[in-house]
Amino acid sequence: MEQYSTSCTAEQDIAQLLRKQGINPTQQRVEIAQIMLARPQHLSADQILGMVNREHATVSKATVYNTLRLFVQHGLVHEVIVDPSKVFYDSNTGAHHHIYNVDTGMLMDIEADQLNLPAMPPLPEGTVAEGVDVIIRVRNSH
Amino acid sequence: MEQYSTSCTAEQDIAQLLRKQGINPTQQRVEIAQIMLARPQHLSADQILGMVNREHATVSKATVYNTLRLFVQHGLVHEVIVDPSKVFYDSNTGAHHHIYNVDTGMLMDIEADQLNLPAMPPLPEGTVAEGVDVIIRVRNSH
DNA sequence: CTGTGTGCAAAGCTTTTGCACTACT
DNA sequence: AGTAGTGCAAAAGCTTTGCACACAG
Repeated sequence: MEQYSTSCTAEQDIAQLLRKQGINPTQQRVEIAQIMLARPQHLSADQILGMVNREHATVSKATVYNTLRLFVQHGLVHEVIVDPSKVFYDSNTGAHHHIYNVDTGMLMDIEADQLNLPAMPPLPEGTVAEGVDVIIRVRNSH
Repeated sequence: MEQYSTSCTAEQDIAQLLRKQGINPTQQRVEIAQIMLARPQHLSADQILGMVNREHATVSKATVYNTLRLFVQHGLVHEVIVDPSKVFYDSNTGAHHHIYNVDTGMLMDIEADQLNLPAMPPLPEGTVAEGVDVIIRVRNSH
């Protein structure tokens, strides 16, 4: 089954990218990927839902969640866990860390080379490191 | 109004501690604090609810959440946000970081002096740092 | 026709809110 | 009586699950 093409080439590129990751490029997945991967950014599932349905109105909440989980598993995006109430999805998959403004909810990147971490401490027996997250929490100074 | 006393001194000590922090030591708060502050540990609201009600069965879920939020505001415990699905409450309030095993859900401490962080990078205008969280995610090697 | 994969309504969590109640003034 | 503070049932919000449907072999 072929997907609709609205004569825009970007969709083709996205579809190609998904195929390369072993993901079947359905209409819903392409729409979500187009928004998510357009540029490095941090979005919650809710924000993505709103952006997808602003124009096309064809994707349900559950599908947004399931698709984002799929993208995380395939390494297309990263989860950023800074707020107890929601997960952010990050299309910048390079090594970097985060500044989180607890007043505004805004999330910013710090490139890894601006914050050199020392050597890893000894890990528990039988475990291997999967990643290191550094979150600098800031608030507005009045 | 005085709280019940079951002739145990620990309750008195906890009540004293809460008063020192400006928290009215009601029965529910003392019971939660007794479990939470018994030793340095990481517990979810659900685990605390289970432990409180194992013996006394007198505290509701909502009260556990509200009480823990109160304790966080008064600096008695810290929130640890590592898992998208639940918050952990940490009775170790000293400077330290965490190792999180994504397979088992286990959370361990790293003392701050085992992982010296370099100087803080420049923060956005009009913001001040509130804290830095470092989370090393590990998984079982097979 | 059978089996695999997809999308979404409904269910399942954790957490917050609004209100009845209590305890003090 | 009036007022401030407390605990919890019910509501809200985020995320996952189970199932109907679609498509490929």
